[in-house]
Amino acid sequence: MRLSHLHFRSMCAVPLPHQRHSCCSRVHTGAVEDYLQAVFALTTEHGAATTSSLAELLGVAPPSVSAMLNRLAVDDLIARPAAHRVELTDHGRRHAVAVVRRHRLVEEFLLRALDVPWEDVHAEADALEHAVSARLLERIDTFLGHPTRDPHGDPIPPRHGHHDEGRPPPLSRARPGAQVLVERVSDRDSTALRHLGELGIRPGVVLDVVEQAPFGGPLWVELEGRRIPLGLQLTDLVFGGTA
Amino acid sequence: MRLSHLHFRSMCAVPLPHQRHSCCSRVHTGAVEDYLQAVFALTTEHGAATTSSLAELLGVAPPSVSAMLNRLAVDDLIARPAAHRVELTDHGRRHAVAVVRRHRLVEEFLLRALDVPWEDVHAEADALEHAVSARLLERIDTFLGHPTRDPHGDPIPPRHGHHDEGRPPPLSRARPGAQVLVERVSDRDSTALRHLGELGIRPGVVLDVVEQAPFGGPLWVELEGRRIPLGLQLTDLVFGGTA
DNA sequence: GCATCGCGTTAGCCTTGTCTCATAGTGGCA
DNA sequence: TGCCACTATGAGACAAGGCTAACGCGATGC
Repeated sequence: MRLSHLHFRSMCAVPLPHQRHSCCSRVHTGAVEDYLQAVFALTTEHGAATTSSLAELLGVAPPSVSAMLNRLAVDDLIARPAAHRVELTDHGRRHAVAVVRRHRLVEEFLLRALDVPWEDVHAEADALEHAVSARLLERIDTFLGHPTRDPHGDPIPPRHGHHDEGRPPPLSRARPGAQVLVERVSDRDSTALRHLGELGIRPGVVLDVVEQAPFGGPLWVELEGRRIPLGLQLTDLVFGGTA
Repeated sequence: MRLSHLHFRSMCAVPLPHQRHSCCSRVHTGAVEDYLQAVFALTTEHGAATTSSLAELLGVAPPSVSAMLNRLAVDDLIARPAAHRVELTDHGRRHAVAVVRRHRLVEEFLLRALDVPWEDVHAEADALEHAVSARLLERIDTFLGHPTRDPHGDPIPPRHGHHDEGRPPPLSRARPGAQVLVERVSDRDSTALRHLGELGIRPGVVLDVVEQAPFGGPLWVELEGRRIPLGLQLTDLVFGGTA
């Protein structure tokens, strides 16, 4: 077989990321997508992202964030309306939401199709999300029946149109006597997630808040007859409204 | 929610490739895996790989290949037993076979789980294969029931133990009168693959070789009563033994 | 009013992986 | 024997994405 008979460009093991959008001159690498996702997460959670919070979230040094933010600003993906403040532009938000959609659909797919444990889907999706083509993503979406929530209860942005990331308050804000419908559980800490899963605390369950122990003590909740003490590190990861 | 409560290292969108093996000091990036896979393919197909054949196959310039081969040689992944000759060491072959296993399992998964068209699975798998963890790969393998062939008929290396890549001769070598059981179809050219798929020429079918037209003309084969002319660019991509 | 501390940035460097351009070896053929 | 074509590599550059060390600067405390 002569090699020259083949269309090598079409087969070569391409190191380039997928071309996602025609609107951007520069191709978005995995790192760029990670930064956009992180800015999106921090701005929706805290109203704003900062260099240091991005560095901590992404596990890189602050100067690396500075350098990347400069590049993202040149590409009109982020804006810096004030010192110590990073925001997505409309353009950047569109790209970030697309990455979030990919991440959450992949998470849901891993759980439903391959039975990957609840606490592991996030890490696997973090690696896979940059390698999933638009074509493949729509197959996944169709396979799953166009889900609206990922395994942690996070809303999956629609392919087109507005996405509302709105999140109910954390369980740590709940007062004794309240009934809380768990809507979302943060996927950031896999060991905490595993623990919550073992306790049965997942999106959709209803918790009775029984008692807040004083001096930073646990929040006691009741679930299916069991009384469970939850420390602040857990109640900060669970979000829900009154049932 | 205070960020410092979380285990950031466990959640950060890791740009590093998965740590595959403890045996290597250097982590294998996607590019390294692509080169190993390419050397494996060329050595099994032609007995040896060369700088230029690797460059053509991978779609990069020859000096890029030279540089990478030096690095691979330092890591004892390849050997250069003679000029114009690149071979995998035992160590390099183990790694290459692991990459091939990942690629082919992902291909089979995409076809079976998501119904990705035959001619597209290769390109999608090329992007995904570097992002699939060992843990996820074994889930995929289990889900598929430990398949031994990918959608193109290529053998899937076992997790442990010997892998034999042996390939039957191409259809271009077949003589009129022969009955050929199609075993494998090269996945390199997606348009040719699509065409072959539309003709019904897939692993498992039996072709009657009718006539070889002279002067580089087509090979006429018969499949399910249809007489089909196949040019050299197609008959070089189909492999099988006498039925 | 001044020292300090936290935050962000600049400066300078490294690795990976690519490129182009120029050079060197090597084998075939007139 | 000499030339040509092919193959491989060296040299140098660049972009991406990291790092550390050092500096500037604003808020805060004394």
